[in-house]
Amino acid sequence: MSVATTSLQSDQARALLKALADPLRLQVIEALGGGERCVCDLTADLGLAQSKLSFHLKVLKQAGLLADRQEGRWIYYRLRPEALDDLRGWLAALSADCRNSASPCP
Amino acid sequence: MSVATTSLQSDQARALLKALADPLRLQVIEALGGGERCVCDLTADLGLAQSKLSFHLKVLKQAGLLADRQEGRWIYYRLRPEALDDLRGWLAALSADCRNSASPCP
DNA sequence: CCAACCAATCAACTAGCGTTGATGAATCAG
DNA sequence: CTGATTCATCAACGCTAGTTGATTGGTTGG
Repeated sequence: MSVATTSLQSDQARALLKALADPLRLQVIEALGGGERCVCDLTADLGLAQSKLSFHLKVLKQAGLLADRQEGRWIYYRLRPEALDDLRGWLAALSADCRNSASPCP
Repeated sequence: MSVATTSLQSDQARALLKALADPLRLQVIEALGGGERCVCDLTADLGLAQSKLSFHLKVLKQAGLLADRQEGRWIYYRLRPEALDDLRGWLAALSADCRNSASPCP
């Protein structure tokens, strides 16, 4: 099973795409691509206002792309690879059957 | 060559994601998932105003997700599976190295 | 406790994106 | 040529999403 066999619903795919379709959020995603990070590190590395980063982390988390964990006063965020894999499966299903020719209009 | 071995640049991935992150455009993409269609068919099937559909087709085309072809006064649009495959490759690269634990903050 | 720190939340503001209706360009039929 | 059809483009509008700065909540150290 390992590989994503069940494709996402359109709505779920759309939620993931919408969450990813922002330059700052992509920076966050790529920063977390290397592993788990705490918020204070992310603000420093990306040079963002704290409230701004917090807003985008919330969006990404609600979309299911991130998971977080608290340790003392620090909060660590990490990527959820399952979400990315689900989206990949959805894209794969799309590109499967698009080679058909059109039924002529006239 | 055929399969996407080289991952996308962030900007290119972002352009694709942004183009996909709209409910109407996703409907268009999914309608074209079954094969090539002409604009008049799409407007009818999706129940959209003509200018609205035209706007979104333009966005999708500029992002590289669609290709079009003219035949008489009809214009047929089709999905470009390469674009979807590129995006899949980019997602795959992301989920590869995100299992690292954080470097503790304090 | 109290002060310092980290992060989330809130309200007010702004700007970009999509929508709408009308106009324009191109093709074809008669 | 003329009128009809198909699609693209345009300007004006409205709304949602992101930004900003301040405040609140929660945790730790002194």
